[in-house]
Amino acid sequence: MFQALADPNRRQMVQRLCEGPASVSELAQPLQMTLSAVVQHLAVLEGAGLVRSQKIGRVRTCQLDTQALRAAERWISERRALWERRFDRLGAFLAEQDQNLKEEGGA
Amino acid sequence: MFQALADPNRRQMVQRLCEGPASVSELAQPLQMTLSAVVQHLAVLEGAGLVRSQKIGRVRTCQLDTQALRAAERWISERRALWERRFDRLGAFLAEQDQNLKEEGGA
DNA sequence: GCAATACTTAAGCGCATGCTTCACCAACCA
DNA sequence: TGGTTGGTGAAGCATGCGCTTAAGTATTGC
Repeated sequence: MFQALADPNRRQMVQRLCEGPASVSELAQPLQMTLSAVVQHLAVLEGAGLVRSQKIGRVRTCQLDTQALRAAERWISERRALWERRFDRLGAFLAEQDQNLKEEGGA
Repeated sequence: MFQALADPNRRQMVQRLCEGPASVSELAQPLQMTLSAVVQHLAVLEGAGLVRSQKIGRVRTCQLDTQALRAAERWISERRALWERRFDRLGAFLAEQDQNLKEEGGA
């Protein structure tokens, strides 16, 4: 999943697919590489569940599947929240300590 | 950034760091690999801006930096939103078409 | 039917990655 | 002071990844 998004060319393909479905050659057009290479990238994206595709006649049409994107987003946001919550608690703790010091100073 | 999160061992290190700062050997402990390897992974995470660390005495303490996580999260959610908006418009369009058909049928 | 189109598949190549070992240094502590 | 702990750096190796070429297959249009 993250592996699939790690490559800039694949991210560009995802970017393109955000704007709507595309055939393999449409995906290949802005990229400076063989159709073969594009197909291989596509296989990785499909493997990661990021893209679905179906072949009609001789043209394969691809589109984004947001399920996997959602999963990745969740993974990140969970971890970020976890850490930030900890950070907040630390802040609260420090503030409390600070308060205690002041009170001791006052007494 | 995604590259850095692509490796499961590095994700595990991030996971560990969510629960608070840790030394290099603490990070290494649950992983079945040399300290050397862990340091190398750490370098990647630091390179991606995911982790900051400082050395006090002979122990290096690492902690998460959520800035990069936030950036990754934003990248994903922007793309997801883009695609889902498109999807909604398509839904609206189809519904409208459907409505038009009904009206024509009624007229 | 024949050529062009739109992929598909397999083989191979070079470079990046992930890991190990080994040697080393800097703190800590008994 | 000398051994142990915690980390660093370089070298080397195996594997995986991204890409290309080349040959093949299935549709489509004339």
